[in-house]
Amino acid sequence: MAPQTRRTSFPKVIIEKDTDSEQSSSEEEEEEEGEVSEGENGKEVEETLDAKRKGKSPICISLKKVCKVCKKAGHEAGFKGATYIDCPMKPCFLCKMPGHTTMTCPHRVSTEYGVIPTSLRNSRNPFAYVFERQLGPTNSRIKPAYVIPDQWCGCFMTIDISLSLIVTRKKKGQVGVWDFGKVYEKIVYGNIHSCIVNNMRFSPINDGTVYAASSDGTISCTDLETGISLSLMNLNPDGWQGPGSWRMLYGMDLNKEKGVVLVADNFGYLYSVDIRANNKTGEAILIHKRGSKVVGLHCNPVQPDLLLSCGNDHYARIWDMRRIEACSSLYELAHKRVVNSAYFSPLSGSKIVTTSQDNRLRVWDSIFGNLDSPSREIVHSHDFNRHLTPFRAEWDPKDPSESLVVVGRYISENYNGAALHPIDFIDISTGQLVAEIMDPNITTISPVNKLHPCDDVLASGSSRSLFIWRPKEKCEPVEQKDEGKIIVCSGAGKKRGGKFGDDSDASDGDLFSSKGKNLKSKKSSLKSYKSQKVKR
DNA sequence: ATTGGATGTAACC
DNA sequence: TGGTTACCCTCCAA
Repeated sequence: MAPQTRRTSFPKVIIEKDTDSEQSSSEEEEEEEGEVSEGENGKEVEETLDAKRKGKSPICISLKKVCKVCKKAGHEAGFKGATYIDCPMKPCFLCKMPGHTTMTCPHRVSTEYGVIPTSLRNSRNPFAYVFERQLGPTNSRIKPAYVIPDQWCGCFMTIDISLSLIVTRKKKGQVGVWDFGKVYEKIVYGNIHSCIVNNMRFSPINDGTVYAASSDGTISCTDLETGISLSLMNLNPDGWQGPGSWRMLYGMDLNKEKGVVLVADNFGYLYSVDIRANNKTGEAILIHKRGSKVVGLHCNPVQPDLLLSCGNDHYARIWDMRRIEACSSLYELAHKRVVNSAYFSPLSGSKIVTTSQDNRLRVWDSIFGNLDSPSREIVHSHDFNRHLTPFRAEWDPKDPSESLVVVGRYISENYNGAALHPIDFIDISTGQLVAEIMDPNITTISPVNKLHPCDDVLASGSSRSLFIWRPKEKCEPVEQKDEGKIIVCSGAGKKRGGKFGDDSDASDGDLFSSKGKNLKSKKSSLKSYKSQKVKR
């Protein structure tokens, strides 16, 4: 018969089964069936088929249960519901040290394994702690002039918040203007940049003006009311000549005293543009390893001559603007991996906090002290995968002790079966987690967060949305003083040749007030991505 | 409705 | 050194 003829002419098929521990627990049974045909998910299907040697050598298909991560048998790693099981063969995902997993990591920030769970956890709105702290006795001190709200500015990758405005970016290139009091009305400006915006700052002089640095190699200055935008500099006047020459702007800050915009590109160079003359001043200066991205710039709030930069070469550097040239940094702050952000403290300007991809916040207590090594390293999960905007720890501008920092958390917490990513408030003087914010409706990661300069508001940019958080007691009355406040959603991000600069996460347009009624009318959209998450 | 590709960094070889 | 691959929670256009 035909079947027999064929059998003899093809190699024998051997199926290796998992003998030791195939007893699947009941909850993963449905997966078992489906996965036999797939190679990657937990079982390895291994075929040794040598087509040329017809017939004799057997085909071996192994159905042994192996770890998805290390491909070894005997254990499994990956998500089980909302909990991720680490591969014991890998270093701890959180602190990167071998010998234990995230679940048993001494730095684990969670109720069960927590390092230093706040006593206030779950008992009160975390905001109560955070904002109470600002209202405490020490807060009655008069704040230094340079942080009075009118003059405050500051920004971060995708969000900037001023007295009345928040700006965020989106990779597609829209700029949306939001009114705090009428959160559903949004004006969108879409043609300011042709690529994603990597940094934004409100003008220190005019609240309604925003500067932005983009992967299209330009700096824009936009009037948010009219949407009229000015291009201050273009590093790619000849257009796309290939990835080797296309320059993208990442780090940016404004230096009010000097009247310049400072920007840095993906090749390690710093540029300075005179705001009034709209001219590039001087030559580009190599401030980080040649060819490496400079992701952050920050001018010292007290001493305008001091500049802090950080980048992909694993360094943050402090510069004296009066004599800045390649290799002339005052200090080099070494990190183990890429430095996502580096900020001087907002009031005294004498502390530094950096966020690095080695899952550590680093704190230097005084720039006047020994800077050879950080005063403190705080393990915190903000390692990111390639599709996320890098996390950045941000100072609380209202904390006179300059010890409170807000930063999103990457690894999730199992919250009634849903994986939620809290936003952490950390006391950088002790490393203590003093508050964490999460909401079962918000299942996305929030890599970007910014506290309002004087109000009890946290703007939080997640992969899809901008959320506005307030303390509960402030949510009930719709305060008249909110009238006229604007939230702006901006950004850019048309890809060019698919070659560069398109962070796939960017905070974008949907805004949710924590007021219930506002949430309601957005419920459908909330639901849609909630379900998206849950089904994982 | 589902899915593949873009995307960045680092660790391999 | 370059090439390849892996990656823990995207997103979006095909």
